[in-house]
Amino acid sequence: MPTIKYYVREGLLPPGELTSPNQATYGEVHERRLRLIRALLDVGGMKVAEIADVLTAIDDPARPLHKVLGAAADRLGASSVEHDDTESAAAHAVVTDLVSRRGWRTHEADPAAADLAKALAAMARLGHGAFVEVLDDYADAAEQVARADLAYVGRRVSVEDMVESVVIGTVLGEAVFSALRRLAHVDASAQRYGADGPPEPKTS
Amino acid sequence: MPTIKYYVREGLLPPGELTSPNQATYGEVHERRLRLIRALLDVGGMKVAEIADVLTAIDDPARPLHKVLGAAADRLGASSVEHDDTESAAAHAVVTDLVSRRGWRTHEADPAAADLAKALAAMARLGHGAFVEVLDDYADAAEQVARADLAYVGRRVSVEDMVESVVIGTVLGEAVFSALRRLAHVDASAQRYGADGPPEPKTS
DNA sequence: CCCTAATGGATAGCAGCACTATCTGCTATC
DNA sequence: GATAGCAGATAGTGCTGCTATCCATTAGGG
Repeated sequence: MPTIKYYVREGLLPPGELTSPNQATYGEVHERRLRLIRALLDVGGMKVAEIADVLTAIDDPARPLHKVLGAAADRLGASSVEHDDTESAAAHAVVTDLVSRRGWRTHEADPAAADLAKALAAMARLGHGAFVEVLDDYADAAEQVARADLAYVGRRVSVEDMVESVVIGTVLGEAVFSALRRLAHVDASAQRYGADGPPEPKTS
Repeated sequence: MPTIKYYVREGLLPPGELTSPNQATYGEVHERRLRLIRALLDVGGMKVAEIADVLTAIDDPARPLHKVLGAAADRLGASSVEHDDTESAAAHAVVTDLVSRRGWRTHEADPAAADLAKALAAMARLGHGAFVEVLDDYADAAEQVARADLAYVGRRVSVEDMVESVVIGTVLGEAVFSALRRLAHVDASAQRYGADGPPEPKTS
């Protein structure tokens, strides 16, 4: 229970209604909020400060969606360690090329583009510059996921829950996809090279 | 430079060849290793202990691939906070159903399956149990990504670099896909609801 | 040949994060 | 009216990724 106090202190959770100076009542909203916080924290891997940003953004009815997501997406990269070398430049070029080739209507300053460039630059530095050859397959899959996500939100969710749902879908959806990818990876690998030994999880 | 000493201490980086008791020489291998560490750390978001596991696994030539990846994939979930409630049970059922429906040859104890179940359970607890309706779209995309990844590794990489390449592909590929997904999301959203305001990044 | 500056190795310290424990004052309630 | 409990505030904990300091040794320039 002290954890809840902590969340209230950090602004993640509104304080309970005070019936008396020392008696607060928590209700439905708090419970739901708490579940959301735990999910974003445990499954989504966000940090509390980011969650605080996202939640205040969700609560602000006039907040445009992309700003909420901007607050949510900072959990990746954002180290702001700009390498500014050959690989980074090349990666940025690849990204802008990809965006224009796909006709993606995205704000050119989107942090996601910077994250993408950073990841590609890192691969290039590791001798995997040729990874860009599969970028379009990745992009196809990403589009498919984005479409699925949007369709789900569009048909399942009322307008007032929209923002929260998109946040949930984006953050938890990433965890879902990540797990699926690993499963598919195992299967594809088994398909190509035949199964290897038994599980025997011994990872320290 | 003290960071390198730290990595050596943690077993991420082999100590340099000692030419004299106080003079060590670092070479090509160390540089490459260091780049790999930085990539896994900064872009992949792994922690140093996990990276240590993965690197020792990579260095062990007799290590089956899936164990290396097991060491790598623990970065997600793994909180071991088993909820053991209705949602968890339902989520597990959904996962085993999905796996069998897809015919995925995966070890049933694969931690990825547990992560997936955890994520789905979290969504269910947030009132988004209907998210499973789009699971197959997600799975399609995941299969596509896995195929692309495997094809890349299969045609680009020599056998001795295979394990390392798969790790890089899995970890950094996740960052790549995540960024692509966010970009695609913005585009799909613009397509569906028309563009909203200008970027103006003001995220705290 | 000697003196300085640098290096490797070991130990200790620091900053950020997610909590957790304690302490104080008050109040519901038995 | 005594006790148990809660709200709120402050301080402390454990972990993680580094960083700083210390020491003995040694490269290497004058």
